[in-house]
Amino acid sequence: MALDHAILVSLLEKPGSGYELARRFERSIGYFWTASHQQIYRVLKRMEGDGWIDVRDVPQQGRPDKKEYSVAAAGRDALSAWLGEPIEPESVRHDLAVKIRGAAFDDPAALIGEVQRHRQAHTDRLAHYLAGEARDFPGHATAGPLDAERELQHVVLRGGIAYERMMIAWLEDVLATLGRFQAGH
Amino acid sequence: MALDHAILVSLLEKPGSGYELARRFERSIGYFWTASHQQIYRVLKRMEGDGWIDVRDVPQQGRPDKKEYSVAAAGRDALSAWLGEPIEPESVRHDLAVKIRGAAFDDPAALIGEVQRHRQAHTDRLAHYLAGEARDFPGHATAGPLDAERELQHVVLRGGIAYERMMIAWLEDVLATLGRFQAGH
DNA sequence: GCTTGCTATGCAACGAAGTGCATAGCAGGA
DNA sequence: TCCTGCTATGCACTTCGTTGCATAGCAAGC
Repeated sequence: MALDHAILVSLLEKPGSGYELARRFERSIGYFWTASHQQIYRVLKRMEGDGWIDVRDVPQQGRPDKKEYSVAAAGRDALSAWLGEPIEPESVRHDLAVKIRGAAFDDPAALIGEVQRHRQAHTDRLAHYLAGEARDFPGHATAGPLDAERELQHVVLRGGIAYERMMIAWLEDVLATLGRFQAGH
Repeated sequence: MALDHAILVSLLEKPGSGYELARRFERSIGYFWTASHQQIYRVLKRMEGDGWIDVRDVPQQGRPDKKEYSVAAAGRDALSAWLGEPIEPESVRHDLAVKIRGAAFDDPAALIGEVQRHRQAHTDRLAHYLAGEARDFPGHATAGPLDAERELQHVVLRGGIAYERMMIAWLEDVLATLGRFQAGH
């Protein structure tokens, strides 16, 4: 159950409301951890009850009021404890790989369109990452003091970039393989 | 809900019992889709009830009897229908990325051991994949007719290999980044 | 005035998935 | 003989995630 911890990290990076967290989970954090707003509100409520986070009512003009959450001492401790625990298996779920192996028992060429869509999605996401990197991490070798938050965000982003590049290359490989089964061969 | 379809694909590749499927989910298939034996038995029971798969009691000597499942016509149709549906988001869950960003608010260097463990696990898995490739797909350019099942299994395996290589390279990057925060700097 | 759309929060129900536990046959060794 | 360990199957409980729905404030346009 790392959604708790993903939310804690996000709130440490910047306090915010459930709604704002939901937006973040569509963007930056969402690229390595997904969550719906219903899930987020539920977890926020539980963590508030457990004293992991504090709430502050923030009146706004021109829009409904919001509840701004920030991490309490107990929440920091919980995060710290979790960071110390080993995590293991990285349970993987690649629907597309199941489909590709399944296509052997159907029409392999029928998957081409689907794979192309995925390649496009990964190409788009890569472009998005690279734009974010250029915007948030310009001037690669900064002379200033080490900023852990920034450096660690950057290395995670580089992981996302490496992942997308790998996927695009692999999907090209898949397309070439599927192409060999097209009508006429 | 692709566990159904992952099981169907596995049973099409080779009929087997729940226990055998559970073993496969620890090996080949398990590298892109994980499932416990409890899950597998539950889904088998449901699919049997829906007429997607057939059962055959197989007495064995020296060990308990088993139920061998194979895919029925309705199961093939269900798989075929699923193959035709677009799938989308590939919801990602990278615990380690959460930990890395969280480490900014704790001791970044404390994560080094954990990241090394992960690097080792990915290195082992890569070696396992490469051994499997050498065993099951020797003589890369076979002159024979196109074997869809074999070719598609191979391209999925190549995806696994690419993934592990990418992860190992990224984890090296992470270690280098974490190292800059060690005591003394 | 009405509708659309964004911000903002939440409940209820269901299905998927994970954890723990139970049973049973049989082999092999202490 | 008892214990360990592998094959083989399964139930019960709980947690997590998804889907559908509901409410409410306010702005902007028709």
